[in-house]
Amino acid sequence: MKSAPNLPAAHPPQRLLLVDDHAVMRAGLANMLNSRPEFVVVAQADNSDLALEHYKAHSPDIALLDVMMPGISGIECLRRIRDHDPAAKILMLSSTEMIAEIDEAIHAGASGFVSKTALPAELIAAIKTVLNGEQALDEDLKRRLEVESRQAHLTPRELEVLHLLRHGMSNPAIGNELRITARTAKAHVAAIMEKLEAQDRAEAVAKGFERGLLRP
Amino acid sequence: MKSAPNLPAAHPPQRLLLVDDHAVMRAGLANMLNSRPEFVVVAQADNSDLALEHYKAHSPDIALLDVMMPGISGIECLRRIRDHDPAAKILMLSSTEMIAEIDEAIHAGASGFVSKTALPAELIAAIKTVLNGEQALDEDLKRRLEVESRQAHLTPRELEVLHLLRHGMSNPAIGNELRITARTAKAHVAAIMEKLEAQDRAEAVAKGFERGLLRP
DNA sequence: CAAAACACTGGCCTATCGGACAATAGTTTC
DNA sequence: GAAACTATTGTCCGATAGGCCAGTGTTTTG
Repeated sequence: MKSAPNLPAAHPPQRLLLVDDHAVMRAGLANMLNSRPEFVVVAQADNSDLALEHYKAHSPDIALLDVMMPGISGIECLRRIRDHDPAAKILMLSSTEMIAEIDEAIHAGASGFVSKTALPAELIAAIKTVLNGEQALDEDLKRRLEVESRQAHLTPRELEVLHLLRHGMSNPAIGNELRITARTAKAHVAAIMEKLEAQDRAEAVAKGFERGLLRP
Repeated sequence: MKSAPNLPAAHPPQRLLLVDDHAVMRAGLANMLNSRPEFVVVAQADNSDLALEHYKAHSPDIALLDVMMPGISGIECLRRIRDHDPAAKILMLSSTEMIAEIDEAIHAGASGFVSKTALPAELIAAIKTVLNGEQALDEDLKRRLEVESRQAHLTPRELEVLHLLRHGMSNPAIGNELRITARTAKAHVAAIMEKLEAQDRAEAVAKGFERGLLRP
């Protein structure tokens, strides 16, 4: 990186990549960040594919990723970027505050998490924290993450079954789909219902949506 | 700092109210709109209660409402504003594009609907359309609304039952709750499943979330 | 005024569900 | 190497679900 030739800038601006499918949000973010001397938005993307391309092309100091995007989700995008550059600094932005998503993002290697309801100043602070090599996580979110982690979490298999429940499949149908007996499918369903504190599969599906395990 | 006092302002700027729980989005919108001489943001709110207060206090020419807000939804806010001022011009903004929401908003008296994925220019155009007294609805959305309206829609009673299904209630339990026989509850559930093309109540609940009839 | 939609109710039948008891084997973790 | 977690399968039973055949009364709508 080259230093600014004439400016008395002790530090060159930090280079950012913005990824969000909402054009207005992107424009607003870019505007806000570019108005500060310590930042410069070098690229923007409205989808995950473009995001990865831009990341490779610009190697930004930090990437701001929206979690919710049509097609390839922000979290999958996060994984790909991290795959390309294990040292990537990635701050996730979210409109919802579903713990399951945050948890997934953190485990996938996100450097931090900021709600879109956060004030601009909070966002700026989070960006600086991540650039500093630390993890940017709201105290409130941290607490909720701990609470959630104490809650029973579904095993991969159970998650798989939950997705089939969502599509109205019976135990025999699930067994057929997963090549296990209906009895085993039943056991998974029972485990799901107990963990999600649901009285039947319908409520289990609802809880799945509430916890962000299932998406509309 | 941008409106020069000595300019020959042929038209006074149109006064806007912004309502969105996402501070960053609000800031971005305000920034973008204020940078144009024809608009001025006179107030902002991050919740529905404050929105109504501000509407009463400022009587803006147009209000931009986010549909998704914690607590009182944007649509309920829309109803209250319209209740206060039947001639109010209200443009709804949405991050999701769930037809059920749009449909509900239009029926509740929204003057238009714009997705947050829309380009700034499209948003500006929509605002001007609404200010012109016309309805701002994307052609694509219009088509999808028609398709959706052809789809069977749930009756109020069925919607009520769907909410009980979500909480894992059995037919007898539903009957008890609604003071009808289990047989009638069953009939409602059957109607729901047929209309939503679901094989069982679990899938009906899932479809409910997909269509925006149920919220996380 | 007729037609359609809505809310409600009945019986009968079979498949499925969910709970109550289980057990076995592989993997990961400590 | 023990302990915990995961995935798997078994049987029995009563309750529930969902499909099928109905019908009645009210309200809305054309």
